[in-house]
Amino acid sequence: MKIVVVDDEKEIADLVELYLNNEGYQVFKFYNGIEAMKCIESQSIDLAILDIMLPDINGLTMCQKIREKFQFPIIMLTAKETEIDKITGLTMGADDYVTKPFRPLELMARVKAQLRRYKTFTHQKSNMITFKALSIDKDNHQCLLNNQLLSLTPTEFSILWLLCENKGKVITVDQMFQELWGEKYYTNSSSSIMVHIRHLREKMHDSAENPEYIQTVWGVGYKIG
Amino acid sequence: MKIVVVDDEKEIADLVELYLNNEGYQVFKFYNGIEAMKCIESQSIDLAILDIMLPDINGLTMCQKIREKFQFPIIMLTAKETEIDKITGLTMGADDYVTKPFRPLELMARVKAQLRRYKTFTHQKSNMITFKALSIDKDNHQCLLNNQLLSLTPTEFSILWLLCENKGKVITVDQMFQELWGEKYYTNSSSSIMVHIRHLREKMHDSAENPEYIQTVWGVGYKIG
DNA sequence: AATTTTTTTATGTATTTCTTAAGAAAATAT
DNA sequence: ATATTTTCTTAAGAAATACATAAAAAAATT
Repeated sequence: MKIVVVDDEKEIADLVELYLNNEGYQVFKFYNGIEAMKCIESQSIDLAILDIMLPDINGLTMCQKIREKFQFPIIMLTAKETEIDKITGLTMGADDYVTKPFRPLELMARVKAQLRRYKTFTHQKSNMITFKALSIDKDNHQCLLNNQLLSLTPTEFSILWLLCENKGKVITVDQMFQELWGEKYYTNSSSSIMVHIRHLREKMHDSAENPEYIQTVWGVGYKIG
Repeated sequence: MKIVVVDDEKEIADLVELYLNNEGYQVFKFYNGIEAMKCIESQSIDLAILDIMLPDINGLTMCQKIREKFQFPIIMLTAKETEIDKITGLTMGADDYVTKPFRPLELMARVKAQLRRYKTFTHQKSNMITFKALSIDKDNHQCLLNNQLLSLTPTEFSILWLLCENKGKVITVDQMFQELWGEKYYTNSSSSIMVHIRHLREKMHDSAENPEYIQTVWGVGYKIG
């Protein structure tokens, strides 16, 4: 995650950089606006923290300029704390507005909240999904239930992932075939899926009549959540 | 835009409602969490403003529960203003955290900022229809009446959806066959549909003589609304 | 070759859908 | 207004369909 920090007060910029680095973010730090804009144009930035009072350009103008081209979240970090300042800031395209003096950890929480939302929508789909006591990690192909490892076969894992990815929505058997086998193997009978579902429920100690996780939607398909 | 407001302090909830209405939003106001959750489940909400200290459930728990199923922005509005409170709030899935006492216009600006971001990323194809106390969601194949789950068979669901989709218009029996079975099974007698209608009315506690929902248009078909 | 995974097949059960038929309500005809 | 026809409502049972489960066969991995 690449984050741009712009503040003419060196100490503030440095402090923010320190905290962001601690969280594992890649920080691009600037004490003026022009340089920062160049960076934003060239790098693919994920978030910006802007001061309003900059030596060269106004932070709000900068905010507007960014919005003409980019959609990543912008947090205004500034000493201007009157209500009207906040309102104009937020109206100009900023996503959050934090006033100085500020609590670094709160700022970090706000950064994370903004990035989380940004990620969930930019279809940089998360590779981790949790629901109740279930958590699935697609990267290392792991599935935990009540913090205990569930050993799933590839197909079982894929089905569970598909269901969780579409939390709440019903997935038909046809959709499962499309997603898991492609259109090629369209001959397969639906009973195959049913068996996989049964195995999943078995391993998850879930029942068909009173399901905690995978519930059947009669005549339609299966859903979770 | 539908916004849920939950606060056990009546004055605050009313104040927020007033401002939101001024901005043209449709407000669902609650003084406790349970009722609010029911509303969130049945309506397709676009944003929620939550207090933390609620009489029945904790606002943070509520936040988590919402996040299990929904992605709309959540703003915490609360008197708990220590840094750790803000951080946990934002970590739990909230998108913004405003402390009391608050400036109403600033809150409005934050609401707008959140909705702006939400809208730019979500391509809302609403698969949800509401009519009176009835709400049908095609995605999760759920139908709620007075916030209570109606368990419908696939055909019943399809018929009800078809009627709601064409709210106000009469649907003939032939049209129903076309939509539900395709032209193939055109031999079926219309009595089949009539029976489904009866079952629907039964489950919806609706009567034929004085219908609240599905009304018969003599010699033509059925309609809703 | 042995093991694991996936699919098929078969069976019992539950649910849904359709048919049938009788009675009520509405429209039309007498 | 009364009788007749048409259409709708209601009920109950038969037929069809979908699901859960189990066990065995086929395929893929190891």
